[in-house]
Amino acid sequence: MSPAKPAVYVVDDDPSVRGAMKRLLKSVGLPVKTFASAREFLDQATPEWSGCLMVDLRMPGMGGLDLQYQLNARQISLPVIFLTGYGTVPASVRAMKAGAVDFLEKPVDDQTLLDAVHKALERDRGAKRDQAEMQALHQRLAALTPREYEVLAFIISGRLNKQAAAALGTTEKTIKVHRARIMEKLRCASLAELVRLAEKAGIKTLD
Amino acid sequence: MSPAKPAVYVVDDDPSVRGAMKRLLKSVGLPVKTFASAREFLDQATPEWSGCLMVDLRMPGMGGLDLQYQLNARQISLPVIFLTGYGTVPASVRAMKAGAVDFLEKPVDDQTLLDAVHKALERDRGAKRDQAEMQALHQRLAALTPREYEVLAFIISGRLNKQAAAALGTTEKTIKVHRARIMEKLRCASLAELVRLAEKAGIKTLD
DNA sequence: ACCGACCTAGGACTAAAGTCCAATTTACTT
DNA sequence: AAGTAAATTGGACTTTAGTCCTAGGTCGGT
Repeated sequence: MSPAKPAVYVVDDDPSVRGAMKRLLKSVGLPVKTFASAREFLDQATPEWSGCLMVDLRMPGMGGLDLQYQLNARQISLPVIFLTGYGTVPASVRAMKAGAVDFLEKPVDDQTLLDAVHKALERDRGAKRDQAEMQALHQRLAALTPREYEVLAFIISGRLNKQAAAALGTTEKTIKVHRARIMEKLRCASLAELVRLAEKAGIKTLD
Repeated sequence: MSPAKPAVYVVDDDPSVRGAMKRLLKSVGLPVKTFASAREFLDQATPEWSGCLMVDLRMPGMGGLDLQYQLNARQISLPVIFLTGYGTVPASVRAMKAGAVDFLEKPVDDQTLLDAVHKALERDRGAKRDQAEMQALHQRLAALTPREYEVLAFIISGRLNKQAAAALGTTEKTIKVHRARIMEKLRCASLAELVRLAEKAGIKTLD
């Protein structure tokens, strides 16, 4: 369940680059894993991996931009840092538009690279935290019965119990029961909390 | 009060580029204003301007990136499209990191440029809409007295009137009065609405 | 000194929501 | 067929919140 320990995943077809990267990153205490191709990385990566990705733009077979695209398609959300010897403006623009953390040209200054890595790791921590929060939230919401979910929509829309009852063709008494169960299942101590929880989960209000 | 009509602001030191841009943009019905330098643009621009900015990266005096920086400092939030004849990867990365919509190299394809402009205008519409919403919201909040603002914090934290009363050293009765005034001033028909409004305004809950 | 805001507060209710209790009807699973 | 989760409802209250109306005290500005 808990994501793997954060690491820097280096994807480069040049063995000497992989070696140099590994040495540099390890020297500052960062776990590193290297891959000789995008294919090799994709075959092993899972959505549980955390950390960041450092990838060469131009490689035989699948290039860095294609890899970035494939990651999105597979729900693998690792911040990407591009590294390249022959970068072009259009390529860097495409990469940045696609959400890359940085786009560096070889030879790259050690400090510049480490700064980018730390920024990427920080971004991933934030993303993973948000992700975990959302998952916990939806897990709680999954405990609601269909009817309770309907009632929830009325509550967070500011409707009175009697209004919800009329709209759902039942009585105020029943709504109160559902309401109490909702508060209990979602562990909300107040309506204010409930509204914020629903807001975070993106539950739509009525009308 | 209402922002000026959206236009495309072209900043380029080359008169022929300004002319060409003006012709192209006008041909698709877009209002255009041209400037020969970043300085000239900054001297005239106000936060009310809406639309987008198309700026040459390299110009005598202040360059495009500096202009982008100055805009932020002056609360002028126009989406920026960079145009350049001699773009470098680091420059494009810096521009994109700073939030540029696109970074295009001359000679640029008409359609590519128009696509970027439309995207920028769309982004600006969204930003201006959000901005207006936030302003209206803070305007309403400004109607609250200091005491009402304190009470509001308790309400959106899910506290009972009696709890707020105890904490503020007053009576439940008084809290009810404040509460009613808050709902009226903020034009909220329900607690759910109030919580969402406060959330949007970024009002902190207690503890 | 007077005005207008702001904060205060009591009386007297009405209405809405929450809390115990217990109970019935379905729909679906084992 | 028995068991279970879900949805339903009633009774009997207690708590909270909201609604009128009225009204005292404080303060800063004219």
